[in-house]
Parts: sequence; structure tokens; C-alpha cells
Amino acid sequence: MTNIPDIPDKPSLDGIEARLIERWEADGTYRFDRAASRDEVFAIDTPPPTVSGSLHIGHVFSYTHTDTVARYQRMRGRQVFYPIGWDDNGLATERRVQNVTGVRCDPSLPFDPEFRAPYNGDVPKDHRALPVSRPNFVDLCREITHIDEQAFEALFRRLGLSVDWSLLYTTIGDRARRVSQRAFLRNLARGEAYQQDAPTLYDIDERTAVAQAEMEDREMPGAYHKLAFHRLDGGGDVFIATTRPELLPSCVAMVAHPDDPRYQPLFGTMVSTPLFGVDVPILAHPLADPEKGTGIAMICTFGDVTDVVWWRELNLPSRALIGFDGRFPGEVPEWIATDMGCEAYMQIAGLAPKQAQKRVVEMLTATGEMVGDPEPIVHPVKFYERGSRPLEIVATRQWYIRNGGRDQQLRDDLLARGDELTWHPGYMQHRYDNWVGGLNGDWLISRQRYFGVPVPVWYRLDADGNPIYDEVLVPADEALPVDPSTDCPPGFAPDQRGVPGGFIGDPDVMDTWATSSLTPQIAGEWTEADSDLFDRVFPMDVRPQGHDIIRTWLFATMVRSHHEHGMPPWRNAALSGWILDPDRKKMSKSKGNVVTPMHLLEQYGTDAVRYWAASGRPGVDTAFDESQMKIGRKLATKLLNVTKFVLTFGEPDAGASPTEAVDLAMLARLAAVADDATAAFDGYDYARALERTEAFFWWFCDDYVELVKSRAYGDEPAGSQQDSQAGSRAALTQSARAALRIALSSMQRLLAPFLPFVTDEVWSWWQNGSVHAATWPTSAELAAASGTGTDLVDPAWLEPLGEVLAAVRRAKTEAKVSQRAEIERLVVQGPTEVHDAVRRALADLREAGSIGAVEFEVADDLRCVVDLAPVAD
RNA sequence: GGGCGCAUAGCUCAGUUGGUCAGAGCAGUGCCCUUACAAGGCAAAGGUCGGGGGUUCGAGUCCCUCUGCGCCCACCA
Repeated sequence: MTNIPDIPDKPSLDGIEARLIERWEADGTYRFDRAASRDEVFAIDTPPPTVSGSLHIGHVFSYTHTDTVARYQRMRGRQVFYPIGWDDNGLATERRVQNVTGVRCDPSLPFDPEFRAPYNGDVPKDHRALPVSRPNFVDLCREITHIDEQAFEALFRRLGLSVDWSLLYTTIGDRARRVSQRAFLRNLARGEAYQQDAPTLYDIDERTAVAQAEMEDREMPGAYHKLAFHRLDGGGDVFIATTRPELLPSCVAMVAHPDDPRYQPLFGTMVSTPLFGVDVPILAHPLADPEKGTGIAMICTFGDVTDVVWWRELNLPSRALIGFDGRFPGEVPEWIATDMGCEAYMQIAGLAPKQAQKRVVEMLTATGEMVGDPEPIVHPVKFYERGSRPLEIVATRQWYIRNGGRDQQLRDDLLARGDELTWHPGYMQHRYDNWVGGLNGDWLISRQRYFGVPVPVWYRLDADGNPIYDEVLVPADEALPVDPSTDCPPGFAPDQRGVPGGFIGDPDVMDTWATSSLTPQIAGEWTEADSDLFDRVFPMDVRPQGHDIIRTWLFATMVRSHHEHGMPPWRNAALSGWILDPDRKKMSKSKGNVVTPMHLLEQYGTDAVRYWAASGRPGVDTAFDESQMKIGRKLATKLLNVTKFVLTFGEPDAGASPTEAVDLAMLARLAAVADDATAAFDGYDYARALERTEAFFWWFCDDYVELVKSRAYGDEPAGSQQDSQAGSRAALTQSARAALRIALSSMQRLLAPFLPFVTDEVWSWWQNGSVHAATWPTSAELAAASGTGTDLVDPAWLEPLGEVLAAVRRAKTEAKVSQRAEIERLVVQGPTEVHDAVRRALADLREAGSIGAVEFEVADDLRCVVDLAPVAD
């Protein structure tokens, strides 16, 4: 079982990371066995980090949590499927590439094989982005992400993640594109994916549609403008308050609540809009809020999401003006007929909303149709989460996947799927339920961007060369992945592209979530030729992720799995909290309070940083705290030293086993800790497992080892007092040495998920193989190893024993003498149970405390009287 | 407007079916070169468990309510 110990004279944590990372890789310590069956496997749906983002201490935090669970399950004997991927496609990457290289994509340009990016970082402020072709741009994206991915890999390896690096994938890679397109086409075939021409939230800077899940509200300054609409019956004016007077030319109606007595008489009558003189009806709808503004609103196509609802439910015409470029068209729209209206419109033609608003207000002021000054307010405005200007609503043709946002049955089904998961912590399910319950439309997956998985379809062109969007041409399955901008649909030749009667490729790519929602399928090699992996790993055991992306990643993955497999993609969802800076603000790049992780790993050692991370309980936001890392480093150092100490005694004799009460009690206490840690890990509560193990470990070092070290040395007992600890001195020594080693082995394994480096280092001093391939300790194992079967003594009596030991130390501390100082006489006052406890370990206690005589007195409470020996000088 | 979470020593946090549950670590203080560890060890001190009600023989622990902080969601003219 054991080697000859190979213990350094001066154990050190320095440099162990590099050495062990290399050994793990060479030995395949974390290699997944592809022959394992599903019930032998523990499968993890690892989050693929967005490599265009910055390396963040948050990565260290949450990935460590998952890694501790992976290591635990591996030691429990499961084949751990622990893949890793990089999420590299998508708009985030495009923006990073634009910022770093100083280019922008212009899909109308031809490919330039000689192209080189003008910059590599440090783009001057006054630089105007250089237009490049789509293929050139995509090449640049691939280059930049490759560099980013190497930095991520370096960090994740240094962090000691026990992922199987041979399973590495990227979301722009061939397999991910193939799986993503195949899943989409199957959604399409089943009617779960569809296209629709409808008002869509649109980012005019990025020139792409965005999904509900990607929107966020921001508090923005605005102002109520009170405008006069003129009743056609000559009954005077009707006043509305609006924050967007520039949308006046898009007004299609006015609306008030059906129960509002102020406006009931006007329902069905017409008014003329100020400035533009367009006649619009006054209508009733329950969404109108009598409390807001003047209680009556103008409906524009489209100012906000409510306008879309009104437009749809009241069957109103569309008078949309703001286009893809975010500007008003240069021509007067047909519905503005009056000379004055045309003149007014020309004042804002070609302008962006902000400038248009200024002009419109000036004109309204001039005509007297605006009452009073604008009243400043602060109100929430919808933004793309990565955007810098408010979203506009533009009518466009887009692809959607059904997610229950328009279908109560599907919504209920997906809510029920949420119930099938076990959530850690449980209250996180509320966020899922909340989100699914509040969806107001299907999932918009098409993006008018470039670096992503192409929507894998083409459209027939009619005799005039216009696309027939109802005639969707799909690729053959074996052709996947395809790029419709260069590949041809089945049955067509390249020269038919773009010509009447021919075809045209869909120009869009899919949202990055449309691909990352398939991580179980991508990592599991779903539908891939010659692979039976998927059936061995799906459904997966756990999805670990941040709680902030329940509405996006978790939900999207659930939607895809529900459609494709009719089941949840995992059994458990484990949510990590965020890292807060010491002032309890969320760390983010924009706040400038981000801590980069690599230097921390170098300064404190990986184990120490992992210790800090693992102290953060599941789902709980945790403050960044370097003092915790110092404690973690102390723990790792202590493990080095105590291992060295225990192993110094040499191997116990063959057949030796713990027999002494204090040794057996220590092991019994450890057995309870092992069971506690096991239960905690089974519930994904790694933090609790660590806390219990750590508490035991320090008690073991500070009390137990101090108590038995003299006996373990084999020293002759001091003094001649008859102790209750019977048996030959040699047998007592063997008992201590055996117990120390049994405990050491268990503690190294219990700490291995948290401190993978130092535990494997100390394990290698006396054991074969890696600690990470060793078996997780259990109470049954400890009972067997202690040679007593299950008959371990109740460790409760260790408590009063510890108190007596502390009392002895206290007396010496208060007397300001060394802990080695001799004690002439110790009187233990207390109940007889305390006497019994002390007697069970009397010899150990006397040697540990350098105690001469021990006397006992019966009392209600435990007290010790300590008579120090006279100082010798 | 709806929902969720948090509020325990100066700091970071444990306290899982209500009954040694008032704890740990850090910081601060004091002591000790003790043969595994001085980038260490030992110890003393620190809190009316956010406020107020209630249930109970008994409540950080359950219920109600209030306050503060944070987060998620919402159709925000």
C-alpha cells in the first residue's frame, strides 16, 4: 500500500502547480472513459466562457465550485464527463475585433486575400473603421478569438480544473455549427422554428434585431411634452403627454382606458395630429393607464412595446418611419397630406430621433401646439444589454423558435420541465418560473451579423428576382455545416445565385444563444457520425452556471431539449453567485473594479484561491476577500507540515491498528465528518463539505496531534503515576501511529476536491497514484481501517478532554510561561463523566501538558486547578 | 407593480427537522523560539442574533409586521 516516504526536508507549495498539471495531463488523470455506460457517468454541462470577455476572478469562483463537485464524484467512482468549450461566436466577439483591429464588416465588399488589419490593439481615437469584406472579417474574428482562447486555457489549466481537455470545443467550430444547424433544421421541420415579418426590437448601432432576453432597462432622463390634438368635430383639443414627440408623424391613433369617463364620449371620434395634420381615431383599450400623463396616449408605430400590442390588438395601420439606419426617411410619407404637414416633415427628414425631437419641439412651440415647457422625468428605456442607444422598433422579417411566449400550452410544459430539475439552491427556480411566465413573444434567433452560425437556408427567387420567403430551401443533412452565402442549395448551381428563378442565401446568422443552448448536444456529439457518446452522457447530471443567465442560457437550453428530446437536458441546476468587490458592488469591467485572477494564483497559490472560492456557498454573492486566500494558503501549508510529521514516525507494524480510546474517538469523529461531507457534496453544497472537513483538520492538528505525539514518538512516559491507559508502551505507540496514518489518508482525500495540488503532493509522499483517482473516504472505510468494525467509540467525551487541555494551556499562558513548563499538580473538578474522559487519555494528557500529578474532585461544572512547578532558577 | 434573497461579534460568515445555538475564522490585544510548522503556536476579550408583535414550557431557528440593502421580472405613453 505504501511507498518509502519521499518527504522533502522543507516542504513547500512553490511550483507544485506546474509540476502536477503536467503529471495529470501525462497520466490522463481526468480522461473520460468513452466506454462507460450512462449509469456509471457523472456528466457536467460546463459553461463555455465567452472568450471575448475579460478574464475575471468570477471565472475562478464559479468554475472552482463545479470542479470540487467533479472531483468528488470522480473519487466516488463515477466516470466524470467534464468537457470544456469556448463560446467565441457572436456579437461580443465582433465588437472586440472591431475595437482591437480598427475594422468594420461591409458584406458588400469582395474578399481581399492580401488584407491585413490596420491595428492590433491601440487603435487611435480618431481612426475611422476600415471596411472589410465578410470573409476577411470572419478570418480576423477567428484569429483574435484563438489568441483569447489561449489566455483562457492558461488560466483554467492553472486553476487546476479537472476537465478533460481532449473534449475541447468552440461554438464557431465545425461540430458546433453542424449541431446548431441540424437542430435548427429539425426545429424547422417540426414547426418549432418559423419566420415572421413583424415589429422587432432593433439596435440601430449594431444594425441587428435582439431578443427579449438580451434587453435591459436603463433609467434615462426624458421629458413629458404636452401636445394638443384637434377634434375634428370642433370640440376643441385633446391633450396627451409623450416622451417621444418626434414620433408624431407615426401616430396612428389615440387611446384611453374604456372605463375613463373623461374620454368615453370621445371614443370613436377623430382628431387631427398637431403639426402633421393626420386624422386618427380615439380608441379604447384596457392597457391605457388613466393615472399616467393625461390619461390618454398617442399610439405610434412604434415607440415602445405597448404600441406594438395596441397596434396588433386594435388592428391599426402601420406608419413606421424609423428604418434600419435609425433615421427618418428622406421622403414625405404618403399619409401626410397637408402642405403644412409635408413642410414639417421635411424638417426632420433624414434625422436621427434625438435631432428630430429637437426640431419637432421647436416647431410645436412655434405653432403653439405644445402646452408649457417639457416636464423633465427619469424613466426606464429599453436597451440592448451591450448597446449604447435605446432600441427602436422596426418591422423586419426574422426567424423565431417557439418558447411558450405565444402559446400557453408550451409555456406550461416548459414550466413543468423546470419542476423536473433539482435547483441548487432551490429558490433559484423562482427566477425561471418568473421569466417563463412573463414571456411576451417567441425567441428571436436571427441576427443581422457576420461572425456566427449561419441560418442554414436559402430562398427561391421569383421571375423578377425577388425572394419567395415561403419557399425555404434547406441543405442535405450530410452537407452540414453550410454557409448559404457561398454554398448552394440542393439542385441549384452557383450561377443561379441572385438571378431571377434562382436562389438567394439567408444573410443572417443565429444568435449565439441559439448555439450555446445546445452545449449538451455539442459536447455530447449528438447525431455525429461514428459516435455513441450522447447516449452515455445525456441527460446530463448538472448544469452549473451563474444565476444571472437563467433567463437566457438555462432557459434556452431547456427549450431546445424539450423540443428535441422531450425531457430536461439535466437533472440538476447549480447556480453560482457573483463576486462582489469589498464594497459589495458587483465587479464589472465598466466599473473598473475587476480583479484579474492570474496574479492571485501566483501570489497565494492556486489551492489558496480555490479555498476562497469554495468558501462561497451555492448561489450566494460573495465578497472578494484576499484574507480568505491567506487562510487557504495557511491550510495548504499546514497540510504539508502535518503530513511530514505523521509520516516521520514511519509505518506502523504489520497488523497494528488503533486500540486506544482517544485514537478510536478521533477516528469516530472523522467518520462523522466524512459522512457529513459526503451528504453535503451529494447536495452540491461543497462549501459545507469544506467547512466540516477544515474544522476537523484544525482540531486534529491542534489538539489530537498534540495529545498523542509523545506516545507516537514512543517516548517513555514521564512520572510514575499509574495511568488508566493500559497495555504495553509499544502497543500504545502502534495505536497512535496507525490512527495518525488512517486519519491523514482520509483528510488528504477529503481536502482533495478543494486543494487538488497540495493534496496530490502530500499523497505522493506515501501513496501510489494520484489522490484524485483514490476512493472517497466513508465512515464504513474508517470503521474497517480502525480494526473495530463498526464499534467505534462515541467521540462525545473528547469535548471535556479538550476543555481540560485548554485549561492547562490557559494557565501557562496566563502565567506567561512556555507551554513546555512543568505542571506539578492538576486538579480536575467536574462531573464523573469528565473524570472518566480525562482518565481515558490520562497518560497522553500528562505528557502533552508536562503534568505531574492529576487529582479528581466531583463538582457540577468543569473547572481545573493548575499548580505550576516552581521556576527552576 | 410582482417576485426572490439577505440583515448574527469591527470584518467575512457558520448555525439543516425550535431545546448547551450564542459559534468559527480574520483584524485588534496578550503570551510562548514548544524537537511538523515563528510567513508558526497558545490564549483572553468581542454580540440584548435589524425593530416590533405572536405561537410555544422554550425561538437567530416558526408566523405576522416594519425598516434597510441587494437581485430578478414587469405593457415604463
